[in-house]
Amino acid sequence: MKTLTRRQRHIFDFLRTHYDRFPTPPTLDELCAALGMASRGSLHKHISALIEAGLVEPSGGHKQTGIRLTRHDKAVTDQDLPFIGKIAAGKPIEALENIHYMAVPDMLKSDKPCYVLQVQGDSMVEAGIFDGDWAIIEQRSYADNGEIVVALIEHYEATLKYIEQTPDKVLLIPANAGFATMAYRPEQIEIQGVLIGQMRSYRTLLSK
Amino acid sequence: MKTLTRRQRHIFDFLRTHYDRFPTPPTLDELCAALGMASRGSLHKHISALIEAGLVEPSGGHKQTGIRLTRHDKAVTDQDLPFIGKIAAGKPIEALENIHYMAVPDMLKSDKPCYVLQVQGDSMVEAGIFDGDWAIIEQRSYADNGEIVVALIEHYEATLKYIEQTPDKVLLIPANAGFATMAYRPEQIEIQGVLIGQMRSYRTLLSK
DNA sequence: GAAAAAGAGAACAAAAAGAGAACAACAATA
DNA sequence: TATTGTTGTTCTCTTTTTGTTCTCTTTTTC
Repeated sequence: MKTLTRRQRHIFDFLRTHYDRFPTPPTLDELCAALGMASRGSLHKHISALIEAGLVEPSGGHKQTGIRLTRHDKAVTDQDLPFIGKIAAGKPIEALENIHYMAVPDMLKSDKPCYVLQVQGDSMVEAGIFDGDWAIIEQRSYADNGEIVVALIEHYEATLKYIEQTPDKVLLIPANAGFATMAYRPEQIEIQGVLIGQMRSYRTLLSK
Repeated sequence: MKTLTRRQRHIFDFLRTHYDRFPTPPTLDELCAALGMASRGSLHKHISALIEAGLVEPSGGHKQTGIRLTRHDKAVTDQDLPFIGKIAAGKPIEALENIHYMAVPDMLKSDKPCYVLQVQGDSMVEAGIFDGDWAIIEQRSYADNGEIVVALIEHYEATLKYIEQTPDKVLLIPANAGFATMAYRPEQIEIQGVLIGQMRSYRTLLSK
């Protein structure tokens, strides 16, 4: 693939942030204004390069209006939640380079900020959370005992476990007989969110 | 579905806020005034597009006056899947009076027609499918061995089970040591769909 | 200083949006 | 009953917006 110029890369980044903020794809004129350009034609040259690079949807003739990215990594509605990355016990959360958004039913969300992680590992299988499942997390720094939380241990490794808290210690409890419960002092643990929903695709299970 | 133009989207949003604030649906003239338009005909062109998109109720002839939105429990985008009813082993599928639609991420769907059922019972817990979970079903009359299917037994009771088929018999296999595998003749079993996705809300789990 | 990249501005075609007239179905009214 | 006004619908025509393609100039880069 032909490498992008700096300006093209810049415009692509700009497009991505635009999608996170606005529901409709921008027109060339709007992009010109936003980028401080005076000529639609010049902008279009860059867009053409992005189309050739496969980053922007080609709009066959005048069939569709607005500059839209090829990836579906934009929030189409405010119903969508950001897919942040993967969580595996014992490692930091592996953040994605390109956050994309996925439609999530209302009943799996809350009115607080939420995001989606993909679970790696088997430590919660007995709670019905399998390797490869998606977890919908409500962003929250506290939790009730018995909830399943995203916990950050020693400011480094992240894990998804049941939590039990007492004044002097915090238990992180797996749902798998093969894994051990771990005990920490409260200051070692930082709660990053609470599990409020879970999803699984059986087609991706088969393809593994 | 044809995508809305920006203006159509704007008018739809306007309608929605109007719908929330006023008891009576607006007429074309009222909408014209509110939107600062001078021509009823032009507005009507946009309304027609919204009707075609299924967002606005078609007002058959002149029978009823006012532009009214379709009920909110209809599919707003093509992302949404119909929530049909509940499935519990040993009973027919309990159909809902009012089908409503829910947003489902692309990765949990297929390009074939799909719908959503809510699972009742514990016969599949070892497959990570719990009481109250939602199942995304691809409508299909055949299945591969090892897939989880919605099977109709003797044209009456429906159930969600692993399937194993041989020329002379069909096995429906639960994922719970407390339940027994059941064997049928092929003509007793009708496959209604195949499980391709699963979802769970932990908030509804707690509220039970 | 030459080549590449970026930009300005004009011109064009198609889509989208709008204006306005005409008409039929209906409701209210005299 | 006849009339009048409102409302949804359809139509043609004009204007605006928008993507695209040019040519030419300016800026950046090596």
